[in-house]
Amino acid sequence: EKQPCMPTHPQKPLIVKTGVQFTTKVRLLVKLPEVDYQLKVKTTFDKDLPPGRVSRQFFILTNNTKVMDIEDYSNGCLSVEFRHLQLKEKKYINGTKGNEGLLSVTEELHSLSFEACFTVQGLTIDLETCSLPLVVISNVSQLPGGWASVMWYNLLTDEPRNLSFFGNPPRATWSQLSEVLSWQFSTFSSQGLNKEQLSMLGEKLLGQHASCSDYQVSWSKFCKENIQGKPFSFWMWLDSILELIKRHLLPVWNESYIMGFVSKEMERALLKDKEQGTFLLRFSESHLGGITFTWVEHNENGEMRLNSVEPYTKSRLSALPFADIIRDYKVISDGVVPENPLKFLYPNIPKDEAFGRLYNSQPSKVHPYIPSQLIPISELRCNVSTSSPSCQSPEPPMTPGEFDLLSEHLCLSMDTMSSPYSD
Amino acid sequence: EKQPCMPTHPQKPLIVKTGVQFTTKVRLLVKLPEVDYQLKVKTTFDKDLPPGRVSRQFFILTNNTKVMDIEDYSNGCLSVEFRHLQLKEKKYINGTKGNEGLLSVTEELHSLSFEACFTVQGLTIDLETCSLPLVVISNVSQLPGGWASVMWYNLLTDEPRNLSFFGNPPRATWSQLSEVLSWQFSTFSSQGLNKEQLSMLGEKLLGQHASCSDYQVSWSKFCKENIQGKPFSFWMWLDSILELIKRHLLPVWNESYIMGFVSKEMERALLKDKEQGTFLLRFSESHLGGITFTWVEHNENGEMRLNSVEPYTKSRLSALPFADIIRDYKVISDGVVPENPLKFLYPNIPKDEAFGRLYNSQPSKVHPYIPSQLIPISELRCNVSTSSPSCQSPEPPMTPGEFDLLSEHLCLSMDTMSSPYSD
DNA sequence: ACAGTTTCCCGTAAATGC
DNA sequence: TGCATTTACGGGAAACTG
Repeated sequence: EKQPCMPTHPQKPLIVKTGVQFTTKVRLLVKLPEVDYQLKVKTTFDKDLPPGRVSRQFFILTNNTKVMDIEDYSNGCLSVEFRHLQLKEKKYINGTKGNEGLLSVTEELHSLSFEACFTVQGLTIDLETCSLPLVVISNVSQLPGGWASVMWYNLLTDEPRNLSFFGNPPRATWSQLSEVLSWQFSTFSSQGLNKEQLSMLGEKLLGQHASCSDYQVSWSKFCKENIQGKPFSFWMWLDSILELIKRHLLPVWNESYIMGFVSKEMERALLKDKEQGTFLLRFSESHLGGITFTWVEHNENGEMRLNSVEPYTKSRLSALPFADIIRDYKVISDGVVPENPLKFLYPNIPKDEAFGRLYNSQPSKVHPYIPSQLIPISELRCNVSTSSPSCQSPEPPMTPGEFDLLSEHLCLSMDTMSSPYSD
Repeated sequence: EKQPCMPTHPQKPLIVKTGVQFTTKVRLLVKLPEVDYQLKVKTTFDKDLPPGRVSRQFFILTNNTKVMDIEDYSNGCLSVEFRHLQLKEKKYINGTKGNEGLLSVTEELHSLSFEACFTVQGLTIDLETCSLPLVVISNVSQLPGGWASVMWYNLLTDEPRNLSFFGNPPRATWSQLSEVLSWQFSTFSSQGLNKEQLSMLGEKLLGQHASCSDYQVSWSKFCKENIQGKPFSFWMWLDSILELIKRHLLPVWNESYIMGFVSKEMERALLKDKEQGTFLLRFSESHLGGITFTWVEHNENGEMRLNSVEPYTKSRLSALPFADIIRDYKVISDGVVPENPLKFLYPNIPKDEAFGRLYNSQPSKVHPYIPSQLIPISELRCNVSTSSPSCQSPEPPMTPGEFDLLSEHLCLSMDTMSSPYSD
């Protein structure tokens, strides 16, 4: 009888941080006979949840009742928007916590309930509805984990309120998962991931199996287990790249100049026969949130060598925008005059033609001073050997197609509430 | 009968930020006949303040009563330490605010009162004391202004609780003020300001009058009026430099390598006859929180020229430590091989001898990658003319001496309370 | 419209809990 | 003890408010 409505902030819905305001809206879908009746809605956090189901309990710190009102726009529906709601944890409810140790906090699902009661012609009617499952976090550092849960839930179930979903989470097919991953990029930029990028991700997550699009990925593999030999999981790695793009690489990413997801083997294959100075941009696989460029060099003997610069992370990118790094990058080799080794963006776009519009830092003109800028420089004292390919990588397939369906599904799930996580 | 005691956090006392915890301690100086009596102390914010005296009213959000206890260390005194106190503003007390417009929030003085009551041999005794005046702020951006008030008050009055002090604040002699300014540096570093540095500050604040050490400085001139032609006051400028030193320049400052406060005229006089490549470090007078170096250059005709680099501010210094900037700085002139023009720290210390120990960034060794670092570079396309001296500056005097007295005075005033403003 | 002031909340660091 | 989680609060920016 009641239904969620449009969000105000479309970023990272269904995640609530304690102590931070959020907004939610409820709409009555049936028209009431008497419109001037004051219909109060009360919202409750984790109503009727058997204790022990969740390890943490929260309550709404702020006003939780409000009168429904006729919606301004639209067809005279009654609706109510709760703003400035805020959650706080109940401490020491009865000695100990339930459910301990089994799930991490970002796997623990909660819900918001809405109740209203009205009387018409002597008949008392109770209305009740509730939100899709919510994740409650206490620090933005938990946002990536929380968002992984929201994605997994909404990708893999249509149940409106299966709060024990992560007690035994289903697997996702690579076909399903790759669409959601691509969607993570398309929500803030002009495009998602292409076939080649997704195939690198599939291979990274699944190895050889990625060639089979209905191979299944477990929740644990996606988000909980660390990548072999690395101190972070697949999703934590990918999310660090999403954040890097949003904050520091958006113009370059939007122009599709960042190949980004390329294995070292593929990189070698692509650059093998290219002209000296051809380079491509890819994300670091060894460190969180890093981007590097790899360029072709030919030495005196005519042998080709690939060089990759130490990845740039947010701290350096906030001192110097990435396009300017590409413009200004220089290598000093044994005291020789420095030279920028980057000439052509793969396959063969002259650097300035590609990045010219994106250069930004111009020397400031503070009169009595000599303008100064930071320049990224590599100094080679002796020869540095670069990576050599060690394992083979097959070409994996990709099955896109259900994008609209998925996107709509996730949009609906966003309707219930919005929280202010600006990308 | 009661007295404040030692602080736990010695930084920026007497300033309380709303919503941020602070600590205060009270000690009973007389020994009570019956020691096992439970003596409760209650602390109240702005007790008995006639409304209208202040434009904002606050209250203590947290527990404000606590039982006195025998002090662990010391002579068996009763004392009590209030921790986790937190202040919140009362909103809309009765329609409008008092006192509006006259004073800025950082000039509005408040106080904490402590009360206890006990009965001995049928005699009821009320004890009461209060803190030195406090400044309440709502954002750290108000900290410099608040600290200016605390300094001015404690420098110029011995009254324990003159809350209308800034209604008509007294002037300070330059002799008094210069000691407090020097003390601002010595609290976090190995030394205060020397005679020459103080004389530049005095001249900046007072012009020619600085030669007379009992010339008086008004509160307004110190902290409220902007410096001629600049969008900030003298204190805001000086505080921005204090913060820059604390965060980014401490090792270099502690070695006394930063002359810092030098007028352009003095700078020219000092460097006039120096060897090519001699340089000194000074703070920007035109921008908040900036440091620059000025070096001697001789052109083909043997004419001397002084060059100053565009000042480095916190954003660039957090990308690259200052010592490394000095080590790596290069000028590229019309495509010629870049050269570091900095050779000798004034008067004649070879650069690496002075700064060698302070260099820190070493190329990282992430194997497959080529290490890269940011290098500060000035590119000269055509000749850039540097500043030319335009006005004369006399040599001002300095009267140090009461440092211990002053320092003790300010220490006492810090005793009442501490708030967590780290450096 | 605007300046002074407060609120909001991310992101890092420290504290806490288990 | 070590890891997971929460708390603390500086700092930039937006929102508020006369």
